Amino acid sequence: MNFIPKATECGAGLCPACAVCALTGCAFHNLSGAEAHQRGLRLDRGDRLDCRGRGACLQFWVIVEGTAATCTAFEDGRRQILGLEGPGDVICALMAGTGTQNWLEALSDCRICELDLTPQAKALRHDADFLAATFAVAHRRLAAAQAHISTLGRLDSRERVLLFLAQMADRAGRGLVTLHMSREDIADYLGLNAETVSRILSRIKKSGLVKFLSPTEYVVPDMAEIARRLPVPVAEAVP
Amino acid sequence: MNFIPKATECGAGLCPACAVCALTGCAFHNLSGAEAHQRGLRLDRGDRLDCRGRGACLQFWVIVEGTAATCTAFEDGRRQILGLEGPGDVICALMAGTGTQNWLEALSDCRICELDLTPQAKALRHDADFLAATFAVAHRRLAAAQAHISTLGRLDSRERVLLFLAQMADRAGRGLVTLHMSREDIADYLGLNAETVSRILSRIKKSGLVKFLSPTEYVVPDMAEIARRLPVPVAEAVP
DNA sequence: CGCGGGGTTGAAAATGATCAAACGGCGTGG
DNA sequence: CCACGCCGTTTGATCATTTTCAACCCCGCG
Repeated sequence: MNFIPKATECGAGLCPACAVCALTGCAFHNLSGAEAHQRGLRLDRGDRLDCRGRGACLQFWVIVEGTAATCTAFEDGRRQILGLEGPGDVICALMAGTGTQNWLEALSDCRICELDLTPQAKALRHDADFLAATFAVAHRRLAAAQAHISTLGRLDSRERVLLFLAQMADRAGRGLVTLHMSREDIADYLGLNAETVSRILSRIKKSGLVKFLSPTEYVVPDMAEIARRLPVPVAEAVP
Repeated sequence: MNFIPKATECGAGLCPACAVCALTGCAFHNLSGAEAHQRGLRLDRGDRLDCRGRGACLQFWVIVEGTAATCTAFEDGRRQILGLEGPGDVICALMAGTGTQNWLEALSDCRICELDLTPQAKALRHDADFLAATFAVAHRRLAAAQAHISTLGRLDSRERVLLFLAQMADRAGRGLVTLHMSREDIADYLGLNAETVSRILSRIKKSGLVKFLSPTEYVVPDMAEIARRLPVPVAEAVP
C-alpha cells in the first residue's frame, strides 16, 4: 500500500521527475507517525474522488500512475475540466464554492496517494520546508491555470485542439501518443463540445499535421509545423 | 513614498480588509533594512508594469488604490485579462512563458507598492510566516483562476457579462457600482469582443436586471434575481 | 445476432465576430 | 462661445464559427 517512493530511492533526496519526494522529503522526514495518514487509492476510469479539503489546505493527492482530471460542474450539470494531472502531479484541496461541485476524476485507471496532514497541522504551520513545497505546488498549478485561461479566452477551436494535441505529445515525450480521454473529456477540457472536437480532429488528420493510428493514438510527424500554427509556445520554458 | 500601512495601524496586527499587513506583518517584522526595498509606484490608466519576477517568486506588487488587471498577450497581439486586482490584492511574479508577454495594467489610476525581497532570499526561505503568507497569496489566486476557467469554458456570453456585473457589484459592496474598465477591457477579461459586450449590456439594461446611470455606472436593484439566472454562485463562500 | 457506447458526419439553428456607420461626450483651438 | 475632431460606445448588417439535433458507423460484448 505504500506507493510513495522513499526519499532514499531518489538520489539526492529529491526526485527530479516527481513531486512526491519533494513532499515526503520535507513533510515526512521530521514527522513521526506520518505513515499512518497516507493511504493508497486505486481509481478506475470514470471514478470520482471528492477532494474538498476540510479547512486549511493540508490534504494532498499525488498521482502515482495514470491520468486524472480536476473537474467542476455547475448546478445544471455543465462540466469543465480545470486541469489534467499525470504522474507526479500534486493536487491540494480543490476550492469548491457552494453550488459548484469539485472533484478529481480518473480518465484512465489511476493509482493515487492520499496524504492527510491535518493531524500535523500545528507543526507544519511552522515547517519552512513543508510550506515551501506546498507553495511550489500552488504556484505551478497557478501557472497552468493562467495559461489555460488564455487558451479558453482567446484561441479558437482549431487552435485549442491543436495546442492540446501538441501538449499531450510533448508530455508523452515524442513518439506514439495515447489519449486516455474521450472526445467529451477533451471537449470539457477545451470548453467545446464533443462533436466539434471530433470534427476538428478529422480536419487536422486530413491536413497531415497529426497521424492517427486509432481514435486514441497518434503521432506528430513535425512538431515545429504545429508550433508554427499556434500563437503560443507549446511548452512553457522552464527557467 | 511609504504606502504600506504599518501593522500597528491595523488593529490586531492583521488588517482584515487588505493583505498588505498580512505580508508586512510576517515578512518585515523580523527583517532589518526591508524598508529600502519597498517602492511606491503610481500608474496612470493604461500604464503597464512588467512584473516578471527574476527567478524565485520574491517580488510582490500590492495594489493600494485603484483597479488593475493581470494580462497576457499572444505573439499576434490578442490580449487576455487573467484577473482583476483591487486594493489589497497581491500579485507575485507572473509566469510568462517565452513568446507570451505578461504584465500588470492599470485600468484606473493606481497606487501600488512594490516589494523586492530577493536580497532577503536566504532568510525568507526559512521564514514560516513569510512562506505561509505567500502560499495564501498563490492559493487565493489559484481559486480565482479556476473559477474563471469555468466561466470562460462553460458560460455563454450573456451569463459571463451578468456574472461579471454581479461580481463587480458584490465587490463594491452594493449601492452604486463604478466600472473602471472600457468595453474592450471587459471583453478581454471575459473572452469576448467589445461589440458583443456592448450589445449584451444593452440587452441586460432593457431587461431591467441592472440600471445604468452612465456607461460606467450602474445599480443592481435585485441581486437575487441575477443569481437566479446564473448556474454559479456570485460570490465564493468564505469558510 | 442484436445491443450499446463511443465516434463521425451532415444539415439547420444559434451564437458570437467582423465590418461599417453613426452617436455622444469632451477637450482643444479658432 | 462654438466648431472640430477624437475616442469610446452603440447599433445594424453580414459573415464565420460553434452548437444542436439527428443519423449512421464501427466495434466489442452479451
